[in-house]
Amino acid sequence: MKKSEKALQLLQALDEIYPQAHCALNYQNPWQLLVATILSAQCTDVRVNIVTAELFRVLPDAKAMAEASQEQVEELIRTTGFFRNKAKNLIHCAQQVLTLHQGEVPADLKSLVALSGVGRKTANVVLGNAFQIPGMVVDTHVKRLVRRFGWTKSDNPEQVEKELSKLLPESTWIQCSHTLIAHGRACCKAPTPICSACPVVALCPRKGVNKSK
DNA sequence: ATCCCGAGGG
DNA sequence: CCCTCTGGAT
Repeated sequence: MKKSEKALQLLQALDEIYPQAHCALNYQNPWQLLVATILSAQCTDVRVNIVTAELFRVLPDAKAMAEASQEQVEELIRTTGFFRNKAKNLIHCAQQVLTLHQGEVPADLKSLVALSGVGRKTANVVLGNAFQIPGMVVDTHVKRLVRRFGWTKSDNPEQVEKELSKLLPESTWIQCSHTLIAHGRACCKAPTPICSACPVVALCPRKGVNKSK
């Protein structure tokens, strides 16, 4: 069987085990998803949703965010961590969306990555979930799992994204990230995967490398 | 202690 | 390539 066929077989098995995998961030429009995704760095989605409930009430759109003070935004997002950097990026990002894109979040990778605080991971989350434009989201979970699966040997997120995009059909990209992340959280953890309870151990090249429980 | 759906700067 | 930024959860 070809490498891409094997990968697809494993992915389809995971899709059946995690059919409910989806973007767990709360948002009502592309701008709010962009904000929530920026806040999600090194923070759980549950915590982001707690913070954005109040944040979106006080500062509902890019215009309000662009006019807010650094101190106000810091206070609203403090518990998500990295709050100084995130506040600075959010305000600058909002100003860029207003001046460069007439207040609308752009729907292409190049424009998104040019925004303050937005890297390829965040850009692909917004493209896939707000605009239904396929993009491979390579975060820490996705990178760890696909390396364990032997789908790539690269440690560079952008290189991993490139190789995955070649290996998997475009139609799988959006859901695939959610599925891999769900499995990464539930089972294929860093640094010790729970191989004895893994539903796809038979399809994994490591075949249960972690023998402890 | 270690991890959480990273990005920017040196 | 490395470092820094940060609080919360377990």
